[in-house]
Amino acid sequence: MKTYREENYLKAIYQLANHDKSKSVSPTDIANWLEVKPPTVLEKLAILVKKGYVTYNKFDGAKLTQTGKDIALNIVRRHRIWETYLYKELKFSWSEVHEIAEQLEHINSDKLIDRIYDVIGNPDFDPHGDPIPNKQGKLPKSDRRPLSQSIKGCKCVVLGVSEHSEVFLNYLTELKIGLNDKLIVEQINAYDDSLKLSTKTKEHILMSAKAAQQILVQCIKPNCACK
Amino acid sequence: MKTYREENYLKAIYQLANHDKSKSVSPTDIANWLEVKPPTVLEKLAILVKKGYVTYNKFDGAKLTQTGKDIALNIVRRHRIWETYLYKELKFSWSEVHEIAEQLEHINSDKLIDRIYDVIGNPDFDPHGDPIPNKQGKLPKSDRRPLSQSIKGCKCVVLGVSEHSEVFLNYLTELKIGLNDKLIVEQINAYDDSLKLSTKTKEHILMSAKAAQQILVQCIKPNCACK
DNA sequence: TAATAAAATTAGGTTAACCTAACTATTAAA
DNA sequence: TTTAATAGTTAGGTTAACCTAATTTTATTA
Repeated sequence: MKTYREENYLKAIYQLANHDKSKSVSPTDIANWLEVKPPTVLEKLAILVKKGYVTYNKFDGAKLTQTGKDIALNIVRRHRIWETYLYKELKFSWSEVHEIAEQLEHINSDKLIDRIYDVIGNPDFDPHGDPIPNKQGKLPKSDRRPLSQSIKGCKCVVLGVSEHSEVFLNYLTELKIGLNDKLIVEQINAYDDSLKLSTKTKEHILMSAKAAQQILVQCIKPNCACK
Repeated sequence: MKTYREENYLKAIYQLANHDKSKSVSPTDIANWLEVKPPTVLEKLAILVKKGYVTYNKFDGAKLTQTGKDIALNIVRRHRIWETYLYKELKFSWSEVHEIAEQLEHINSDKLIDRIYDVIGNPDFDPHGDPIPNKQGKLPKSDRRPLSQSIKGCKCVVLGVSEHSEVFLNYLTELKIGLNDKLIVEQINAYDDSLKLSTKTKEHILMSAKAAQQILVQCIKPNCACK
């Protein structure tokens, strides 16, 4: 039996593990993410370990087993399908979809997910550019990197964002930077790593390194010097 | 704070009260409806009474206060809007929609409900012919009565059903009786109150009194002799 | 490296939502 | 109208999901 809460714990572990792959997922990380206290997390972790969804020890932190990963990826799948549906079919904005999808992802009906996935045309990516896992939990390939890794002169296309906060998304909307937009890196400030960008519609856009880290792009030229 | 369970208790009381208006809503009724045991219901009733959503005593049973009724009607509204949306937009069958709507009705987003209500064209009735309360909790007027109350020769139109079970809905689908279909009561069997009906597509349909009680109709002739 | 800060853990407590068992009050039937 | 059945109620217990406070580890830093 997968409950709403269990799903959220597994998804949190998945997301935290993916957010920073170098770091292990600690009880405190999970507690902050889910807005509960560490003892609550420890308690739940013990249950998830017993159910075979997670392994845990102080040094490696919490890790999903294959079963746990399958469940987590299914929730991620549902979430991203709903986000896309809300955005494309029901005309919600980029920044509104997340919160509603957060509820809808727990609706238990494979047929409903299949149906709306069909309606949106079985896409590989959601409106934030995040990959939608398939039913087997496989993620579509994509070669994305932060805009902040660009070098001067690089031409690239926006494929997604790694931050989904409303402030950040609204900031991008203001700058008129959206999914699939082409960017040219005019200049990089050596002091604070801020960049100057141009798009079709606008030139000399100034952007902080902080923001550039959250924008995921791909070089357009096949052998671009960007790493 | 209205939780998922609280919403279900209030909805149950509303539905039981409407199902049989002559009878008071007892703890046992609610327990059977929600598939829990009577002591669980008593406990929850005490909380709902304290919150001002319900009144309760042994003789009158559980009754919704105005606040309680408002909440219950809002859930009923969401449920019926989702049913209609699933049926009309996502091509689910008559008999499939209920179970999924049962989950979707608890999604908390007025904007989402408004959006899908718009998409389906702001109808007054759902695909079972049940009235959709408006935002203020007002039900659209309709003059429906069970088919079983018809007299011989009556011409009427199907406006809904009062039973929503899958067996019953599939039975109607088999008989090719659907919403807005016209029926003529050919004959009524005096012994067991079963009736013989005809529709556009079929004649001499035999139907038990039990089934006829669950079909809601309206006479077509303005001064029909049916009561 | 000793002191301090931070994280992990344990102990023990609360609340909501369930339950069974036992008892009391009603209602229905013999 | 006594008895039997049913419904309502109380008592007491469980589990999940939270919490705080205290303790033990582990890291950090002076």
